[in-house]
Amino acid sequence: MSNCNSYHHGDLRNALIIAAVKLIQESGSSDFSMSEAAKLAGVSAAAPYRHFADRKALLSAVAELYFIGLAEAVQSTRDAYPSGSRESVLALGHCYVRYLSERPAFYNLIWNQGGEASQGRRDVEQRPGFLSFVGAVGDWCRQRELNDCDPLELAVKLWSMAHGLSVLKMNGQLDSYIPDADAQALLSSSAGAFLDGVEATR
Amino acid sequence: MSNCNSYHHGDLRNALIIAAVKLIQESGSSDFSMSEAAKLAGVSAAAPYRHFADRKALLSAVAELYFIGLAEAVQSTRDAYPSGSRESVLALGHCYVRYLSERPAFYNLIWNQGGEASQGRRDVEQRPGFLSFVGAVGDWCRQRELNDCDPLELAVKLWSMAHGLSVLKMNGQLDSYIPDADAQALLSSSAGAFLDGVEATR
DNA sequence: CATGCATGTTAATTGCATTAACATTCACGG
DNA sequence: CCGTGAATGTTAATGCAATTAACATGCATG
Repeated sequence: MSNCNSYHHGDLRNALIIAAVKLIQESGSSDFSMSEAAKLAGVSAAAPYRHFADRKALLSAVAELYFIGLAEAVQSTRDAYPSGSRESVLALGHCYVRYLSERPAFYNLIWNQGGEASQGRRDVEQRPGFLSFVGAVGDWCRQRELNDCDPLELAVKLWSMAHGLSVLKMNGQLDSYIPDADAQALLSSSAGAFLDGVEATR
Repeated sequence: MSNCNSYHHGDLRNALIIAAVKLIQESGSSDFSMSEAAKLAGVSAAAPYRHFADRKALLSAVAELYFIGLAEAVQSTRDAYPSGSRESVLALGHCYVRYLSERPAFYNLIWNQGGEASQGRRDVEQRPGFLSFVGAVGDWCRQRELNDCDPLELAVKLWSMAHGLSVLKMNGQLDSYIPDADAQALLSSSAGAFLDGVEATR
């Protein structure tokens, strides 16, 4: 199949995705050009359009990859902590913050897909990770017999905290108020207090 | 001065900012072109460059405007609630969420300025609003004699919650897990539990 | 071997951003 | 009142990146 030196590339679609990821990692943002990606993959500027309807489609594909990576990171973090423990929940938050901070452009990617048809697809990609998180939160609730609290809602709230901190940190906004702010530490105490509050409402 | 029908515009700089805001409000995103803004302001495509170094500079100017509006909204919200009350703190969060939700492109604007020299300027614009919020949080702490907690840190955490919820809501991500999610309600219970937790640590 | 589909290529086309070179006013000093 | 320079507009490049059109190649299959 993958004839390395021929007219046809063999696996251009994936090569383009990989090129895109590389460009994104290097520049820290998702503003590479289609042409750059094509060049990096060793093809002409028009070739990508045989595999992606437009630039956005390529970005979507990259985003999918990131979502999958996130799901894996979440899963392995979940496996590493005792089910239902507070540590487990907090570690998942940290995992999320770390994942985003290491991929500053990931958030951009998601955002820029916001108002489109990718909506449906995104759900599918992201669910594995998020559902796993909901599961972990559910375990936490169950272990404390908090029967009247909805794990999904709790998970969304915790996710929002982690997300907000990540984004503001990546932006530099956090640091402009708390120099050298430690997003992870903030998340620990933030989510910690939140969980305390939830438990107290028992 | 503002000769309406002459070669010179009179106040192009502001006209461009207003045009940009209009375009942003209409499209819901900050991806208008310099040419569009110029056309809307009734000048040639090159004219804007007499007032803004480049597209980014215009976006910065718009962002400044939004930051000022936010500061005003925060201030008037703060004035409307009893100082130090929990309602006051929550209302400020709601105010933030509402402000962002009504300006979906605002967040983009901020984000896209992230890695630049605008850093310093941004602080100045945003501080009035945020510092006011810190003040409100400080009042809340004081009223409860929580002397060992840092209002600034608390404020950052609450801000992150509001920000995270806003962003995920605007993205449609919240709704993909909780159909028709009510960001304001989520913030109330989220921040509420958090404050409970903080108080409990007394 | 003939042929069609998938996949590449090169050569437009188009839409901006941005700059250069030129034009028009305005404000001000003489 | 006139000359002049600074500020601000204009039109005409330039250059880049997205996307499409028209053409080329090769693989796979009958």
